[in-house]
Amino acid sequence: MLQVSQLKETKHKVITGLLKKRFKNAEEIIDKVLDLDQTRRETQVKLDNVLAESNAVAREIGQLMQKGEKETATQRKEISATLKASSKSLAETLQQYEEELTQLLYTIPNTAHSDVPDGVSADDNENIFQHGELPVLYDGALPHWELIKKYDIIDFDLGNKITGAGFPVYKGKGARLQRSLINFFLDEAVKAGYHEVQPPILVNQESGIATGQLPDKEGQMYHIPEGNLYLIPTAEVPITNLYRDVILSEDQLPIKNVGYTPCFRREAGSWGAHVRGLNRLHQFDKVEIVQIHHPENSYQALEGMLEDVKRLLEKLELPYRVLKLCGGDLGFASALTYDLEVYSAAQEKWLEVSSVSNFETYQSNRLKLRFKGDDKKMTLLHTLNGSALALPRIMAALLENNQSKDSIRFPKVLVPYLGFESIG
RNA sequence: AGAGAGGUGGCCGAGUGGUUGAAGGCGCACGCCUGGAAAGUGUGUAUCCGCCUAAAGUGGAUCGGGGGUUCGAAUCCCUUCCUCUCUGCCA
Repeated sequence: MLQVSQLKETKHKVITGLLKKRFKNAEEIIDKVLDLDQTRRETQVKLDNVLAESNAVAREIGQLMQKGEKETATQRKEISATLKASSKSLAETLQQYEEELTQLLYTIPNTAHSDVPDGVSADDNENIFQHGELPVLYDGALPHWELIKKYDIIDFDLGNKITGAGFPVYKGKGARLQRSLINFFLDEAVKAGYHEVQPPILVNQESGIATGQLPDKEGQMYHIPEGNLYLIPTAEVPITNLYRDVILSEDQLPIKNVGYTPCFRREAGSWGAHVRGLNRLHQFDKVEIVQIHHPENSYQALEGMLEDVKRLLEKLELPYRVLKLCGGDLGFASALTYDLEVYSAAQEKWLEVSSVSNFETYQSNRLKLRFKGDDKKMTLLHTLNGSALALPRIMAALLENNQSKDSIRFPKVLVPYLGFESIG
């Protein structure tokens, strides 16, 4: 969430950024926050004064008791009782203000960076880069959901039987392809200087709150009542939460982590004809990169992450484009996001396979992720993350783009991982 | 899952109701000592919310989390989470 100090000191900049994000009533809500904060502080001062007096009396009583002046002590106790009643009520009021303030701050998204293009929807995203020729397929080329049946490599019916819709079973060379992609992505990330981690795929509520999935997006996660845990929608959640309540020293920066996990998304209400096959699943695999940076370096790092992801797509020989998301399409917690889309030739569609974002201090404020600089001051760090990459749509594009009438060939880089060059 | 023990500062570790935000040690920073270093020695060394602000200073909170008893709680009670040991179970 945003910091109150941020709202106070750079109010107009924040409002501009929020309006770009199509956040309504930005000024009104910020004023409300500032009012509430003012009231909160005044209450805090009153409470502190009462507590200070109360502490003084208690100390005095202690001394009197030791001297054996019990009667005076008893008199003092009466004062103390009054102070206590007063402090109790003030403490309750203060807590109410604090909760109200937090709730209000939860409703405010991150502000858009000044480079974010203006716009309302996905149609307004700025296409900033495109690479690779769009493949021309032979007549009668199949979409991936037909190819997987034809070669019997992914089975939706079986997944449907044992679990439900959106939980495919990968079989034979399909399973091997999945495993190969995971290993390829991890190896590439490690080569690029990332530190590999394998986090849990169930997280507690605190973690969900810290990275911003809770409370806003509760409905998108699977929840397990035993232990009150959530299945992660992305490895971003556990990997970023590794740094919850952490104070780093400057020489530990930057942090660059990579991890593979399955991801689980309920995707309530988003099912229909346009999400056939691998386009949208309840469970899918993803390799995620997470970086933590000094505020001054985070945008340079974002560009670096974008290059890391582009390199993967180029090695996979997939045509892709890079979009800079417009304000209206930007995620809740993000200040600037690049989406990478691959071209899926049989569907004749661009499919989002990665989203690379800078969250600035929006997450670190909830995480309490800070560093102590040379000036000994605590400063919030910037968190960034990106998919590198999400598997199902990559698979869809690989299958569709590389098909011929009786086989599917795979890019060179994958062959050592696959142990074969083609299917069929 | 059952029984027991325990959760104190960056770390170790004292502390069972009254200037204890917390002894002592280690570590770390700076200074002294030294030709230089080690040893020795001195000083400092948490976070959050406030007040005042140029700085200094200062009030409050925090001994896993939450609640309670009390004039006063790290210390007593309740509750919850976590860790360890034994038993059980299992990959």
